[in-house]
Amino acid sequence: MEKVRTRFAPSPTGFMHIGNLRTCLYAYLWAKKHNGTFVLRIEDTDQERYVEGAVDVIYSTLKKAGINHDEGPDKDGGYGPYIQSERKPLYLKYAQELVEKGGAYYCFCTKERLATLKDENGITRYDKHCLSLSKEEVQQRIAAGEPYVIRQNIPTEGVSEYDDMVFGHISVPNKDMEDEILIKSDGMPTYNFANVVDDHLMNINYVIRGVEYLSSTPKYNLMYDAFGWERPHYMHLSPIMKDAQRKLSKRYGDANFEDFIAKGYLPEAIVNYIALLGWAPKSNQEKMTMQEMLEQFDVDGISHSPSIFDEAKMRWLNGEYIKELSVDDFVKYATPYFEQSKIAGKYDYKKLAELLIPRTEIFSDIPEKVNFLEEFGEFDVEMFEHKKMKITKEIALSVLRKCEEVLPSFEKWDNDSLKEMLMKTATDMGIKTGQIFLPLRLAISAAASTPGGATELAVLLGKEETLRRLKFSRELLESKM
RNA sequence: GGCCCUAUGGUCAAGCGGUUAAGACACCACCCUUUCACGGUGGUAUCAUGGGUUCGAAUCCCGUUAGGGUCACCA
Repeated sequence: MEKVRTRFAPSPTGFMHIGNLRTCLYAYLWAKKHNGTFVLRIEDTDQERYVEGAVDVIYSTLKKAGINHDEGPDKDGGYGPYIQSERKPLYLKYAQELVEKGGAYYCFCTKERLATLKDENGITRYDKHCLSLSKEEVQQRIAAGEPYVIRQNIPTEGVSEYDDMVFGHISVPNKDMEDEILIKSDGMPTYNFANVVDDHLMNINYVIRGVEYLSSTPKYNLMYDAFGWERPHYMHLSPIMKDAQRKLSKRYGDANFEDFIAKGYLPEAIVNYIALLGWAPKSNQEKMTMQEMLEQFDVDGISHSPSIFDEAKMRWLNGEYIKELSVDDFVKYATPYFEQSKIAGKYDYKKLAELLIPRTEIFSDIPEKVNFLEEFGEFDVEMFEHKKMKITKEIALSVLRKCEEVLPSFEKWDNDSLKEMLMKTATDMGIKTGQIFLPLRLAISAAASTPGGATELAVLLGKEETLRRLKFSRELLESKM
C-alpha cells in the first residue's frame, strides 16, 4: 500500500460542527492506522463566509479532541501553503492548463443570460454556450477586460464510474452533470476545483468527506483524468442527523463540539461517541481510547445510512469516563459547576467528589445534585412514608426523636462511627437499619434523592447543622401528624 | 422533477444464503442497598412493502414506499 495521506479541509465559518469533527476523526484514524500523514488544510475560498477567529477554533478543537495533524498552516510539511486563499495564483494556472487540455473553457455568460436557462423546476443547466467560442475571440474578450469564469467541460455522452470505499460502485451518466464553474469571475477557484488541485498537489490519496459529494465525485475524477493525474481513493460518509429528517446543524442548537464541552462533557467521551456514530468496530467494544480506535478502525464497519445523534447515549458514555476519573481530576472539571451552585465556596469539594463520581453523567448536573446542602426548609412529610422499607410517619417520628436523643452527645463525627452507632441504635429500637437511615437522611436533606446516605450527609453538614435540621424536621413532622 | 444514495427494535448497531436475528443506550421488573446512584439478573421491542431467484432470503435481483443527498460564481 502506498503511503497514506488524508486531509481534513474545513471552511473557517465558525464553530466546529460535530459532523465535521467525525469526518475529521475518520480521516485521522485512517491515516494513522496506516502510519500515514494527516493534513489540515483551510478552505477559505469563499470570502463572504469567512469568520474571524474560526481558524483558531479549528486548532483548539483538534487539540482537545486529541487529533494531531502532521501538516497544516502551522506545521509545514513541504506541501504548503495550507490555506487556500494563499494558493490563489496556482489555481488560475492549472485552470488554464486544463483549458488547453480540453477539460475546461472560458465562459462570458452574464447572470442574466444564465437566468433564462431555468427549466420548469427552476433548475439551471448551463448549455455550453461559450464552448464554441474561438480561441481568438476568447483572447480578445479577455483582453478587453470582459469578466469571465472558467467552466469544466463535461462530455455529453457516456457514463462516469468509480468505486467508493464505503458505497461501492457509483456510476453517473455524463449528461446529468453540469459544466461547473472552476474559476469564479473574481479569480478565486470554487471548492470543486481548488479541492481537486490541492488534493493532487498535496498528494492526498484517500479523500474522506461527507456523502454530499458522492454524486459529484465523477466530475472530480473527470478533472483528474483530463489533467492526467492519478485519481485518489474515496471514502464518503453518511450524515449525522438530529432526527429522521433533519441533519444535525447549528440551526437546531447544540451541534458544536464546544457546546458539549460547555455542557460538561469530556472531550474523550464526545470523540468516542461520535466515532461510534456511523462506524462499528468488529470487537463490539464501545468505550475505547484513541489508540484502540486506531487499531480497530476499518472501512467495513462504516455504515451507509445516516445516524441519528442520541445524546442520552453520549451522556451514559460520558458517565463511564467520569467514573474513571481520580478525585483530583474530578474536582478540576467539577469546580466551575460547584462554583455556580448554591454551595459555591462552602464544603469540601474533594469530599463531595467522592460521592458524586459514580452519580454524575455530565458535570452540568452537579448544581442540582448539591443544592440541597444549602437549600433546606419545609418539605412534604409524606415523603417519610416508604412502603418497601415498611416505614410509616409514626416510625419516622420515633426515629427522629431517638436520633435527637443520641446524636448531641456523640463525639466521633465521622462516617464509620456514626454508621456503627446508628446501626446499634436501630437494633436497640428493634427496627431494621434501613428504617433508621432513611428517615434521618430525609430529615437532614429535605430532598427525595441525594448523592449519599444519611451518615455521609451528616458528616458533610457537620454536627451543628445536622442537629438543627433534625430538630426542624421533627417539629415539622409533629405538626403534620 | 432528473440523477445518486439509503432502509434490522425508540436510538446506535452486529449480521455477508441455513442464527433461538448479537451487543450497547433508553425503558420495565427483580436483586443488592443507608435514599439516589453504582453493580448484578431478567424482560418488552427490530428485518419498510410487494414480487421474484433458491430446498432455504434480514442477507441476492426487480418494483413500490419512505428518507437523505445533489442539480450555486457555497463548501
